[in-house]
Amino acid sequence: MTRMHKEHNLSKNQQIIFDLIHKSPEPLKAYTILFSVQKKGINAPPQVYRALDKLVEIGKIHKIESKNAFVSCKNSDCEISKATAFSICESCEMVDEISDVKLSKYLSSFNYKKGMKFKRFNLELFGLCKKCK
Amino acid sequence: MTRMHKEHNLSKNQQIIFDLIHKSPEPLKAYTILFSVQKKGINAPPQVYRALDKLVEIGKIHKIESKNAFVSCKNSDCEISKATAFSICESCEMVDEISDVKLSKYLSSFNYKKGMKFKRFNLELFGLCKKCK
DNA sequence: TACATACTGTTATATTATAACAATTCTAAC
DNA sequence: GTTAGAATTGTTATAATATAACAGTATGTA
Repeated sequence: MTRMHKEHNLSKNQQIIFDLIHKSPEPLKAYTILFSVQKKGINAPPQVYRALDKLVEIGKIHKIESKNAFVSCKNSDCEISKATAFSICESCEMVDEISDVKLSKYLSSFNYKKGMKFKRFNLELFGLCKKCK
Repeated sequence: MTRMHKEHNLSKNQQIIFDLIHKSPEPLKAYTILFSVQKKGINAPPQVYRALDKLVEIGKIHKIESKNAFVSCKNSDCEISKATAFSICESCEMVDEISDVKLSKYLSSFNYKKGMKFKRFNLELFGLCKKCK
């Protein structure tokens, strides 16, 4: 009877965890998420990691590798999840996804020594944001 | 006589761990390193992580964030350790540091919404290497 | 010498992530 | 509707990655 949520095709746990990440102003870590959703019946790490894995796979969220944290994709059901770029403030830890078509095209078409063709990239740019400058 | 860069004389543990990473054809993980150097008297994680932190700081090695592993810098005492790019094979896990002046300049001068000036970036490009294609 | 700084050694613990297995629910074909 | 495969869930245990805290040792330099 439990219908999938209408908004997206997410399962119950996936929806709970996506909602949490989506409304967070900052990247969330797996165990922060776990702690937050225990009142909703998600009790163990594998439940969180499985949902995170799936959400990353379908492009609803991205992992910020340098932080081991997750942000929701801001590019409408991310069609470019294989080409991600983030702006990261070294002071306040704010993370912002960069949607720059030129940048994306430049990197997607980047050929290294003609020896390798790239299918995917992740770029993390660090600096100080407006507020922290 | 003014020197561009301070020559860093590595300490004993730093040298042991750098040598190991430097001669490795592939990225090494912290605990792989730990097990390898136990015969040389390095017994505990903090000793490894401290050396790794320092080597990263001075640009002798880089961390591959998507792998939690370390490679030695191939750009002679890395002058561009704040501007790193890596080519990563998704099949054989081979990692190669990319030294591309145009790419480096392009990304270093990249301005996002004019709101943030970047001091550092890390780019990881994924695909299949020659051998694995 | 004396002082500051960096490095080392050590124990314990925190944080991040996965293995393994059983049960349930969803979906699509019949 | 039945049913079988796939996906998801719940659970316990453990692996893998990383740091805190503190005491001692070496090294540079004034």
